[in-house]
Amino acid sequence: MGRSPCCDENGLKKGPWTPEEDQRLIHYIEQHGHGSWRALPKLAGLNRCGKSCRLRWTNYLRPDIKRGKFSQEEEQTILNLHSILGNKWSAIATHLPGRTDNEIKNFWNTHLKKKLIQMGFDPMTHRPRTDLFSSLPQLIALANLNKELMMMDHHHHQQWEDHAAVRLQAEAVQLAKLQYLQYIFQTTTPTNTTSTPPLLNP
DNA sequence: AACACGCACAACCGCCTAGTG
DNA sequence: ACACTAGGCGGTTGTGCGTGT
Repeated sequence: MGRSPCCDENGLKKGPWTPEEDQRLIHYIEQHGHGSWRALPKLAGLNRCGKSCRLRWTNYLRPDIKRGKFSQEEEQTILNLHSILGNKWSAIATHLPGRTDNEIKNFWNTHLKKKLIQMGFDPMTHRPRTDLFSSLPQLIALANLNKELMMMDHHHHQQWEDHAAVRLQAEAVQLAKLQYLQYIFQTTTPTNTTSTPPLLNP
């Protein structure tokens, strides 16, 4: 329960990393591996706390990190997984090779969250808004999610053993179906031309 | 050209949890 | 069983950059 004392130590550098610090960290880890993060800064000659080193390495310096814009597929995956897992960024990141939880979290907060709000989603609960038109894109997304998860079951079956997640998924799909049917029956004149739901797959 | 504003993202903070003695 | 620690995670903040006025 105790707080890691490394962050409380005074005299350790904070803020942006310099190229020289990056080089030191990369060089050390390439030579020795990271081992104990707490011990690493001293061994590598860095005036940083271990936590800072770990973060810098895992979020930025790691050689297998994929940088650049998120693809449509990645965006779709994030949306779908978030609707099931919520803000479990590290869990979501395991499905996106080369992407870090921090990167996904940032992408969500700066892009996807706004996008969902615009489309009539509540980004936190993934519940549709009360008015049906604004919720339609979400219903379609949920139906989509069902499709995607069915595919995932083939490829990543072992990753979906969490029964709660599976149950949530089933419930979400049920809800989507019910509400979508409700929409179909209640609507006579489809007038919502403001936006084409980007989540709609062919 | 100068300033204000908003956005994107790197980095930090503090809490939680698994592991160990 | 308990105390303690390191590492991991999610939320939040700070900063640099681009764009609009």
